Amino acid sequence: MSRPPSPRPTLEEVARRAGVGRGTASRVINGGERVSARARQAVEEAIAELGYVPNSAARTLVTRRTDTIALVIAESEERIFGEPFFAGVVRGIGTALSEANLQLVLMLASSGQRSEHLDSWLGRQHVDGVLLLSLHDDDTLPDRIRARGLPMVVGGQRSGEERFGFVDVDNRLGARLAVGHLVNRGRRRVATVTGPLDMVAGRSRYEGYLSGLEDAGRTADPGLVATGDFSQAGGEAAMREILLRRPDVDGVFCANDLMAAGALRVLREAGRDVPGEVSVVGFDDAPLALSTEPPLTTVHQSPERMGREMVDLLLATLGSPDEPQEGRVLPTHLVVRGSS
Amino acid sequence: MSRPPSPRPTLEEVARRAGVGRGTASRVINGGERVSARARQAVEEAIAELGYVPNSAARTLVTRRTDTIALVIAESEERIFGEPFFAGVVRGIGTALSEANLQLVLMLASSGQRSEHLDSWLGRQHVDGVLLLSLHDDDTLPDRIRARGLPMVVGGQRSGEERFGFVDVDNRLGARLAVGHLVNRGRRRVATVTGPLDMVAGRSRYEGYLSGLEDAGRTADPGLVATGDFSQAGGEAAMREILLRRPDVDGVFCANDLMAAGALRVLREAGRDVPGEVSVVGFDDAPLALSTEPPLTTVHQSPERMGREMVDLLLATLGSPDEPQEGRVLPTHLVVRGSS
DNA sequence: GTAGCGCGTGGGAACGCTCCCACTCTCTTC
DNA sequence: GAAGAGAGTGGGAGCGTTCCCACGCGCTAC
Repeated sequence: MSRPPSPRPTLEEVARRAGVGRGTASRVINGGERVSARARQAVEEAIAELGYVPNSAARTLVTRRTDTIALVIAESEERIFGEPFFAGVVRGIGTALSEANLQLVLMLASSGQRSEHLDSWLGRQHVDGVLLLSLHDDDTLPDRIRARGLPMVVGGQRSGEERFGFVDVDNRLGARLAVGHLVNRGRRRVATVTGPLDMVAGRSRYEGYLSGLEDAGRTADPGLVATGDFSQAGGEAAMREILLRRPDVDGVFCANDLMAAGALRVLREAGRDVPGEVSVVGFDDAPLALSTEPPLTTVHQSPERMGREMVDLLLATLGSPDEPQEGRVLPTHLVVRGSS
Repeated sequence: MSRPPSPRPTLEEVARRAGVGRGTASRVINGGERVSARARQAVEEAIAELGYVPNSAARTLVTRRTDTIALVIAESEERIFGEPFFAGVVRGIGTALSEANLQLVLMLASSGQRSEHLDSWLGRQHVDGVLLLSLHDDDTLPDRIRARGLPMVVGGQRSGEERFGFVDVDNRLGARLAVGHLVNRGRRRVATVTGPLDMVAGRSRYEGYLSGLEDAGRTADPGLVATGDFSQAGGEAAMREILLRRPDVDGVFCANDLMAAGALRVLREAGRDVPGEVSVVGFDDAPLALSTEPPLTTVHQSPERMGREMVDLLLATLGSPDEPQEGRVLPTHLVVRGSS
């Protein structure tokens, strides 16, 4: 029941039991080149009998690798666990890392209080690299990680000065496509419910909205712009505001699907027919977009793919640390459904 | 730019620069008992100048501690990132661990494919203990972790045979209170929308429903029971089913708030007045309960508290590994709002 | 003046692994 | 039959810590 009878077996004991040297046992465990079939079998049996598990601290001490990658999400628990977006990214990352035989650890950098902890933990070479999912502008975390000399890839944020490797979705183009679609549907007064403008996703989708209008030779009307916070309640409030200011609105581009769902609800309550009188377009192509009434026309993006690309880029960085950091921008496309 | 100029400084170098021995430098870093003020200052300066960071692999190798705790969540990414419940638990755990100067790493045990990976990673003494959030019955993960000899606390699941330490909410009593409340309100035909019955939370809330009826001297009517999956859509479907089978239903206990929100929606569509004709009670007291129409009467539980208790129990286990494992059951209470 | 105490200190040993070099043996080649 | 190549092997060195023991020093107590 207690410890004494079974102090974890060491490689030395495995070797002794198998009747070989430590070196040979080690070779069997790692890849197993240049080992006779006989020795290999003896070692494998000894491992099984003793229930041997390599001590990774000892291994890391000499190899300087940990075979572990951290995913740091710099958001509040509430947002992390409220956004299906993260689920997709995490799944993509998890799959890709597991194919590369790397272990994922997820760290939340929510409260400021814990951030020094996180910092120093990352600094102690617990991980070989960091994937960062940060959507706010003012965050100094990327620079702090960088300063530790850890390979890193940032997701969901295009680094202006290309300081880091990054993977991002083409938010601008996506939004522009959405607005173009509304214009093509003959909508004259196209409003937008934006996301928070201190997040890259919020800002660049708004910029896309502006350039979409520009494409059509129009200029933005401030009365048709309301700021939301990516939540359904925020979308409802913003939609109400727009209806109040410009009751003649006939098209709405919402910066995500959740806000679009809120907008649909408010429009219905206000007695507007969608898509008869007003067209609504969202962004994300979240599962939710299929269950709204009517189903939501939206800009498709793939969080899962984003996760995979982040891993891919990080692995490339690990392979050749001195290459300059690349950036990847993933495509988006419009999915037309009943709301437009 | 590249590595050569700054290979991480070691403790040895810090000591040399401070003009002290390795032992003294080590003492300064850990707690710092029995060190003269002069030596301490010299060491601290050297650390700052060199930017020294202790190598945790080397430290772990000798201390056999990692100061890291894993939280394993055995659910699909979709559920994890869809349930606000997890957000609360993670926040509670995060806060409590950070107070104890321990680092949290989160691991998702979603797809079966990755589970061996997870297993062996945990076995390699990367962490000192494991917190497990598992809501399914058939999971062998607890036993596998146990077999590795890792201290562990399970949350959200009462281990029948008390094999593991656990922390759980008193689901049964909570549900019983809810049903008692409906009975007291004069409801004669009290239905329930259950959660999945292969999850402890789903099953014990259903059992609580049954004993609530028993308290009132009634027996359950199978026509008044429908099974949901803890999602809003599932709640809607189950409610429709009940309305179809028993149009005279006048009270509904839903096993969580999300399903209750779905039930409310269906009842409204069916033209039933809540709480005039039908009373509805949920479970969780999630933020959502405040924003339904009418606001939801519900059984309050605190995921954050559950997280904190899990940590507390794990720390106790780490302190005295040979004590038998305790279990803790957290209280719940009813919050009466407009829906009943 | 000597014995004793305890604080502050330095450095050897050990943690469990991988890397690498040196060694043996077998087989080929001229 | 001698020389060379190469496969398979054993074990020393070293990774960067912490732990612990032994040592020196300045006190106090007799």
